[in-house]
Amino acid sequence: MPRFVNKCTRSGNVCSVSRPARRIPDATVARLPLYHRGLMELVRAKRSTVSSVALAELTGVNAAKVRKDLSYLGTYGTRGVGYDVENLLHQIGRELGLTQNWPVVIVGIGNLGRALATYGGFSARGFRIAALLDADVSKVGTQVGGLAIRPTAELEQIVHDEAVAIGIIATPGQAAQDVADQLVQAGVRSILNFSPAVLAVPDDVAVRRVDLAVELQILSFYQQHREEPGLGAADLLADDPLLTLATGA
Amino acid sequence: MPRFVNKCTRSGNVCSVSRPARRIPDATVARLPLYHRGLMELVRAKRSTVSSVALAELTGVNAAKVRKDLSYLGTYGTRGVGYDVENLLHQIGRELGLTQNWPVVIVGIGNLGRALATYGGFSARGFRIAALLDADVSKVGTQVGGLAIRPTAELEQIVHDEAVAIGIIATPGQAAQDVADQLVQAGVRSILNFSPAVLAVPDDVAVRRVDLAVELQILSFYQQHREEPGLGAADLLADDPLLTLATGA
DNA sequence: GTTTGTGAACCACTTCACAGCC
DNA sequence: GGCTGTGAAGTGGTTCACAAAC
Repeated sequence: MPRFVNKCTRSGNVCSVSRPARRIPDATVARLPLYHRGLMELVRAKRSTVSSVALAELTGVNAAKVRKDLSYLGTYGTRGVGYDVENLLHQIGRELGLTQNWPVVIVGIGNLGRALATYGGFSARGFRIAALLDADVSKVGTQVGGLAIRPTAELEQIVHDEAVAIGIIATPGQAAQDVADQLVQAGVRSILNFSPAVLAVPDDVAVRRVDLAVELQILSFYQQHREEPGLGAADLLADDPLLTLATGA
Repeated sequence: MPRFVNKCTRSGNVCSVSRPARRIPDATVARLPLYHRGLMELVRAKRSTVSSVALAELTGVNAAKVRKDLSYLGTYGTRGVGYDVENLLHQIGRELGLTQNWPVVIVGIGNLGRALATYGGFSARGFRIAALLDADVSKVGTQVGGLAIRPTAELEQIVHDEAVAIGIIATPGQAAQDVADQLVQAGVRSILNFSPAVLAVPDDVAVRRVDLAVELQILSFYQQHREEPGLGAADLLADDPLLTLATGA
């Protein structure tokens, strides 16, 4: 029995009720985006309800985990029926803060920065690219994905004017710490770091690191250990969400 | 007292001795690439030994964890002194299978695929891009990073000829499952998936998923929950490696 | 004195299994 | 009969703290 009852009976409509009592475990937080995406697919497919088993299949998470995860958000399911797709999508989106359409800046417009700038997925999933920045003056002014590249010197101004909360670092490793310092200085407290550098930041700044080579190396380990000692440690990876770009608690 | 003693006294030289007894925990495996990179930096800086505390600082992992992780590989440290940088680098590289210089293929040469193809980090860290593939015939033949794009139809042939073990999927979501099926069919058993799709594969195939939007959404959660309820759950993210491009266990 | 390697204690997450509700 | 929500049990990972080795 949850401390805050927030039952939602009228399906097809979205109810916003009281906040959950318990702290949401980090592991659950890391899976919420997965459920969010699965639910978006279900909405597109015009499904109105979904069971924990179905959502589990869709997301590659097991059903007990799905139920426990969702129970941290509140009591949004109906026994014998399942979860209302639209309402659950809304609740997860709210919990993740996606209603805010966070403005983000991308610093470092090399090949990766360019790919991120033109990646359609961000706008569709709660984020707006507020600016592209690069230290290379010869790049400044160039248009990428409808935005002109601006000099890194304008960072503080942009963060202030656009209320930027999240910074993406896509520079080479050597430049990354500098950029991080500037972001922190400007007031940004959430950083997604695609450089291989390990950043030093104050305690109240959250950093997630995504290292492409690291991901390959982890796969390499399991590949290697499948070939040699006989015992195939294969599906060990199957249900880790993270894997993901890299960081965490 | 480790079951297999493999002490290495001559520093400056690399000893390859018996394999470790215990199974290496997944969480440790995910951190080995971090140590590997840190050690490469130390080699470049001409440091010959390193303590667990120093390696911890360099990688953002805590020192007790570093020691426990390394102890799974064998007994490579010297009490009162630390670890021999070169030997430890070699041992971790061997454990990760980086001595093999795995050939990888990249399927889907859009902006992200292009960025991956030209990313210098792979070659430096144990991987060789064997081929770039795309289903779009108008792209076929184009040079990217010194390689010509080839049609997806040649996948099986390439995997066979080049002994490709790892496939990278950088296509849009709808195409991903198809590509995965083809990779599996061709014999690839390790897949790095950058599309937002959740792939269905046989049990003996390892998949890691890196979803850019998911990373941002996780940051968004903590940003959001820092702003509203007073209590700042800030540094929760600081020491998870993964976070990594996205997924994992 | 320094630093590793590791049992033991602790904590977080996962899985089970079932009561409660539709 | 079906499916959620959740205590309880189980598992795996982290941290502590110290004996052993240099």
